[in-house]
Amino acid sequence: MPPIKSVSLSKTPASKKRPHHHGDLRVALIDAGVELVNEHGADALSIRKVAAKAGVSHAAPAHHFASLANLRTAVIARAHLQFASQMREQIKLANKDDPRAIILAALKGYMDFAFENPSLFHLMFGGFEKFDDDEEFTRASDLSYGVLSEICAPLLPGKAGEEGNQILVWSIIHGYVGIMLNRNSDQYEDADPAVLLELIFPDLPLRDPA
Amino acid sequence: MPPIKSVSLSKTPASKKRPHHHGDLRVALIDAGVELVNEHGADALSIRKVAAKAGVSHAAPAHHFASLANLRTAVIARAHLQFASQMREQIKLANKDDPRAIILAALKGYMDFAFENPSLFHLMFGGFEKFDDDEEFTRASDLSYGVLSEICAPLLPGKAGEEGNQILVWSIIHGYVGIMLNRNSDQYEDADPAVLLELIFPDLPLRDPA
DNA sequence: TCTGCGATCTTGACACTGTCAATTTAACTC
DNA sequence: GAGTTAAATTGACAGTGTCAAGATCGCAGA
Repeated sequence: MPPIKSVSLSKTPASKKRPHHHGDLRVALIDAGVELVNEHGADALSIRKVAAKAGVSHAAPAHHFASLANLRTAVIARAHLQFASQMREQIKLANKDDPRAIILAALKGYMDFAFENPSLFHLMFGGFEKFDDDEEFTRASDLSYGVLSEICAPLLPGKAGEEGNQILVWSIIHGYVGIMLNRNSDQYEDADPAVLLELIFPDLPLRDPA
Repeated sequence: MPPIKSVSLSKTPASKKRPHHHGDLRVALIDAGVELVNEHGADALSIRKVAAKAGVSHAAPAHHFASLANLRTAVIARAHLQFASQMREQIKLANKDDPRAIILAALKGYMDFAFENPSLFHLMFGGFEKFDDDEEFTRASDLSYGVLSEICAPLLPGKAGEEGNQILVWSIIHGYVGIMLNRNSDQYEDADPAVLLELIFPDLPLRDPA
């Protein structure tokens, strides 16, 4: 009995194409890439391995990613989605009327992501070649930096202006996490963004809620 | 006329060995590695390329570095030497009696190194596999962190203790530089550690010089 | 001086990588 | 249903890390 020829249901949104025998190779490859990085480190990301993991030939990815660097960029973009969403989840748990609690919540989401996905984190911020002109990447990373500017909005602009606050908050958490990840000690549990932030902003200088 | 047989001057410090026809292959390989990273990025570091650059066969490095990761570690160790020395040079230029100036000088050395050697910087802190048990690496990176604890020593221990101050200062500069390097914009010149530090420590809480 | 001998380097091979070209296959349009 | 295009395959190439075997140098002991 020959396989039912899928009958071209054509109920798929016209923009989507279902090529060959694979459902959505591009996202499958990115999925495989994220897994690879998480399990075996950033160096383990390879075109041939994601192809094998997705069950296609070694040259199949070429049609979706022009080069290994492009694949990296796509994986990083995906990571940014999870990164931003993890921060937003923590923010949801916080008291909406307490800007200080919101900042701390976001930083907790930041640290959780970094400590739970150190390899992905390194891939994102470890200096690999990225394509800033890539639309997908830009959109994804903008989500992350959007969280930052949002939580910093209630802060009173300091000597360095609004952007100064953002850089300051981002620097401190980014640098702290980088240090903690770099000493490959395993006691991440002492990491507490609240303590850290209290050191920077003994009392957070909030805007007048007018 | 046969080549003069080098006469075994034996004036070299007895601990040094001059094998085969190459003077000091190990350091030559590290030199080549630093060059490669500086010129073509962290990914360009390869055993065969450093071998070629040093004029030896592709398998020669194996006797000095058990694996590529070991070569990386050695290059990173070398980078730490330069890193620490660049900070110390700036410190020398500062007023010895002004702890605040000393901190700012060190941070200037930090930023100078990072912006002048972004690829090396990424290699050092970008999450590549390192061998912390490597004696050479430990000694070199201790030099860097030694500078940090030294410049932070005059600081009054805060809520998080002495180590808290070190982590705080290190985080802020580390994170800030990481951000600046990550946005591949080329205007690093607005980066000013003095402004940054002033944001963190409006007035540096120094110990009583008793 | 000669003879080992051990460290160092070379040659050759292997599996693996990214990337390209040519080919086959599937899916969609007319 | 035929033809066209996108997608995936096969095959090849240069380059990589790493291992095994052999060659070569420099030095210690006779």
